Amino acid sequence: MANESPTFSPLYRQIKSLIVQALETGEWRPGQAIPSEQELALRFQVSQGTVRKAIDELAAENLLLRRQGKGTFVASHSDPRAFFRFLRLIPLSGDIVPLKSEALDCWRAKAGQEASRILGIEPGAPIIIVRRVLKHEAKPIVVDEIYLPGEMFQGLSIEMLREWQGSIYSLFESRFGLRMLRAKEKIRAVSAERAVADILGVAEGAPLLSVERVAYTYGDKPVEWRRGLYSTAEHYYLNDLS
Amino acid sequence: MANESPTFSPLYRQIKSLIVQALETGEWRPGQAIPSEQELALRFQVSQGTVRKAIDELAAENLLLRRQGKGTFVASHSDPRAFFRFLRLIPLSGDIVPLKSEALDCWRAKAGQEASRILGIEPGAPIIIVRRVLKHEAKPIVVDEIYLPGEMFQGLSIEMLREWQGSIYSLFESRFGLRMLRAKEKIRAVSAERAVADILGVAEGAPLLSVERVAYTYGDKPVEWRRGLYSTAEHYYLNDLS
DNA sequence: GAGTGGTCTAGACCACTGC
DNA sequence: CAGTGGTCTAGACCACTCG
Repeated sequence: MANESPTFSPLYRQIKSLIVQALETGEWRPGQAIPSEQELALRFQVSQGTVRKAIDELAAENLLLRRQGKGTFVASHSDPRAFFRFLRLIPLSGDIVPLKSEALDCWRAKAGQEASRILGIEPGAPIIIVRRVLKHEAKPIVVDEIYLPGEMFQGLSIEMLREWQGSIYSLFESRFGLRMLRAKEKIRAVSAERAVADILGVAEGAPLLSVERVAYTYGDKPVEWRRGLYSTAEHYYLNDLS
Repeated sequence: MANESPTFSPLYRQIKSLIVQALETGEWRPGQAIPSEQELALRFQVSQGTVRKAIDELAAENLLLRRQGKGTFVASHSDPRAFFRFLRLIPLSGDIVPLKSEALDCWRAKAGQEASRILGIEPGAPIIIVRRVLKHEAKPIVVDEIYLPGEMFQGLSIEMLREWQGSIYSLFESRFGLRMLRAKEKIRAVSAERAVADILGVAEGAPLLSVERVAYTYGDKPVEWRRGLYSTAEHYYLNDLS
């Protein structure tokens, strides 16, 4: 199994790529079990330990989920455990309840300079914009605008958003086969403009958290750009540094 | 090597504890190499693979640092790589330069309700409070107040803070043998009060990022509580979600 | 070349799940 | 009980670093 290339890539990483490839093509679907380590070892003609190491990394990256005695599963945004992975807004009171989403609007547009740069599409290419409010017990906490490449989200409508029970990423996963794997957020403090202040029920000029997110799917391909404004009067954004 | 206890703990985790113990007691110092995997395997009477798995986890937790061909090293806050692990404030312009710290004040006090709860010390126990400004090219960006258990930081003075070149955590590590391993941050948006606004050079009432941090050392023991106010006019707080 | 961590293998056995 | 992931071992060999 020698590998004389200057950019040495160990076997288990090659196996890892093959597994990711199978995930990407949908050979194994979110929530389902993938073949056992033994089966994969046979299929790829390597030892179980090598498959194991590949799966270990994928589990660490939250692409797969291991459950002893049961098997290894494709991670899914439908899983309740995924709820707080991407929205880390916690009430000061401490009781953790998922925020309720309400779609305000959903329309088509053409990508401007910024959107095209961030989403990696042509300027002028079709995009979809969604405006939402997230509520905590009937109280609006977040307003956001989500920019999506139109080509990947054909058929997305405000009705679909309104009917959907669950997180928006689980909708993307189920209806469009798009899995959000990781994201970067840029956080700043801003003053509430009039329109936003009215929606959130705060004074004009009140301080808000501005959270700008780019989310990526397989191959670090950006597929979502959003900007949220969070009222942090009764909530905080939690971040673990380690 | 049977282990019939109801709370099963694999061998490699026991080895991991032994290594952490050695780190905690200072047997191996920050920046130094620990013994090779072979030596540790001999010392603990287990196979190299078991030591390896223990070290793998400690490296993933940033307690150790592996360098192929050289050895395994105790992570240190003096290492430039650690600079951006705990302060993730990036200029909008993009060029990453460490902020310059200026100590404004440093005084002794007694722990109030909140400080004693958070730091896990008796109410009324001695604490040390440090006030600082962090600057980016002579421009103040952050003001913060740091609360420390007095008992662990005896001898800390404003002169010491002013003389120190490097991050405050590297000072804690070098002078007080206290290593910050992980932290939790609660982030909110607030309005600048007069005093703070003057220091940061922003208008009174301007939106600021409020970042409240609790930092932990070995055994998840809290040893620092701080609150920072960040001016995000020309910087943003970066967070990676994965 | 000697020493370090990194990979890969093969096999044995353990802990957990569900039938 | 069979099947899954999880642990542990022993040994071979590879890639990297440094003297």
